[in-house]
Parts: sequence; structure tokens; C-alpha cells
Amino acid sequence: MFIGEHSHTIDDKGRVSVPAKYREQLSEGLVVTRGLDHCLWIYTKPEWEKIAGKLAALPISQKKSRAFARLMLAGAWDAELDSQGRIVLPEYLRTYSGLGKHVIIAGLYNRIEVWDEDSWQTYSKQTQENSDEIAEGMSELGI
Amino acid sequence: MFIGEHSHTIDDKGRVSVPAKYREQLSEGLVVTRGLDHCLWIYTKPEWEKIAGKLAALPISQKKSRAFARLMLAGAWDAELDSQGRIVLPEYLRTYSGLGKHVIIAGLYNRIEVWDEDSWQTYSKQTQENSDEIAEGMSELGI
DNA sequence: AAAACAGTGGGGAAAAGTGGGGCATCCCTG
DNA sequence: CAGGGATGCCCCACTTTTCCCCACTGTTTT
Repeated sequence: MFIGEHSHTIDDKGRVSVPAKYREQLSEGLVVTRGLDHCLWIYTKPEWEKIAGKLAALPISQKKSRAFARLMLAGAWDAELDSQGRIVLPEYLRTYSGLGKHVIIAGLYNRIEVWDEDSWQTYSKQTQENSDEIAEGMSELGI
Repeated sequence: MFIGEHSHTIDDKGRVSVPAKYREQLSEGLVVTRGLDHCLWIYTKPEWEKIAGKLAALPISQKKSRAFARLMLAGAWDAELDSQGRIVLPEYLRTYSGLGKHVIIAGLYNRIEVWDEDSWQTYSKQTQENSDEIAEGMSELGI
């Protein structure tokens, strides 16, 4: 599964290299979606199918369900690696996550996150400063 | 199935291109109908049969059921892709959903939605402002 | 030190998206 | 009943975007 933090660049055509060590697992295709905290999440196809199936089963009569499905499903984008191991990120996803030229790609076990470099710096600085507080909340989860 | 967000235009004749990656699945014909939140819903023929069946099964004694069934069933329109992969949207459907020249086509797994661009922006902005609720919804689904 | 690989950039071909012209059909009108 | 106009459909053509391939650079490995 996916581990580590990588610094990459987006070129003028909206392409990003995927770290070489992730490529084999993503060779069957991948799905990029809007994630929380204004970053992007990347799943393998099989992982995604599980999520999409759950979302599609939500009742269309409920306003909240519709909103939720629209954010996640309409926000999703399936991509394939090109022969150089890159993917193209559509404009609307780059806008959503505020991606500039320099991005951070982070492996989070069963998903990959894509962050704008500046946002990532800010975020991880905050997190480190509050690490005690965050750690305490975790005990509830049995960690 | 259908995912992703696409920006397209309607020409003077009321035609819209369907995103290329959806075309194969729609080659057997499709059904456009009034959806909730003032957008249009597009289903494949087989999916539509399922939905229509459910709608027809709603209790006719309930005022709300009748209204909902009329919205979707009476509004339905079957269309075919032309040789360029476009469909014609009849006037009454464009009016219902307030479509201007620029529209957003969104894939929601088993259906496609068509929105006026401005309405879509407004709607998704609102949704993103409520990201806490979204996060909550996700944990309920086990994501 | 040479070779291999990862990351980045760009050029060209193909496909997708968009707009418009032309022909057949139908209806209305003289 | 014939002519004119409107409507809808089909096809063609232009423009933009996307995709695919090749080339260069820097880093790591043998």
C-alpha cells in the first residue's frame, strides 16, 4: 500500500508524475476525487468501486444524500497512467484543491493524497503544533 | 458507469454534446427527465425502466407520490445521440432547469445530471461550506 | 564512470467539441 | 393546388483540447 511523502510538479498541461513505487498498484486505473481539507484523494479502481457502490445506493429523495453524492461522485475522475507514469488532473479538481505548480503527494495506506505545497506546509505545521491535543482525541479510537 | 464533471455549451438549436466517455453506454438510447433541485436527469434505457417501475408502484393515494411521479414520468423524453454524439433538449426541459448557454454535465454513477453552470456553482459552493456534515456522512458510510 | 531510471518538458497527430449550411418535410397561406 | 416559409435533421468544417510519443536533465545504482 501507499507510504511516504513526495514533492512533484504539475506542468502546463496539468500533468503530474505519480511516484514510481505506486505505479504498479495503479496500473489497472485509478480514481481521483475531492477530499476533505481541500486536497485530492486517489484510490485504486477496486477501492473506488466499493465507495461508489455505497454512494449510489443512497436514497435520491433525501436532500443531504443528493448533495453528498454530487460532491463525491460528480467530483470523481477516472484516469490512467501515461507511458511516463503520469496522470492528467482536470481543471476543476486543480481549482478545488488550489494546486499551484508544486505539489505534495502523500501515501496514506489505502489512498494517496495530493496537496498544494504551500497548503501542505501550513497544514502540517499546525498539526505538529497541536500534536498533543490531537493525540489525546485518538485514545477514544483505541490507539 | 458515469463519473466526473464536464463543462459544455448548448447551441442555438438546443443541442448539447454528451461527454465522449459516456457515449458508448448511451448508444442504445437514453431518457431525459426533470430531476430534483432543478436539474435534468439522464438515464440509460435499462436504468430508466427500473426507475419508472418504482415510480409507477408509488401509492396513488398520496398527494406527494402523485406529484413526484408526474414530475419524473410526464417530463420524460427519450433521445438518441446524433452522429456527433449530441442530443437535442426540448424547450420545456431547458426552461424547467433554467439552462443558459453554458451547462455542467455531471456523472452520478447510474445517472447523468445536466445543470446550468451558474446554478451548479452556487449549489456546489453551498455544499462545500457544509463540509462538516459531509465528513459526518462519510463516516456513516464507513469511508 | 557508465548505465539505468525517475522526473520534467514539449511537439505533433488524433479526437472531441462547437457552429453553421443545406436539404427534405410539413404546414400555412394565397 | 401551388408557392413560401418555418422546422427539424443530417452532414460538413473549423477550432480547441487531449493524447501519445520523443527528448533532455538530474539522481541513483552497479
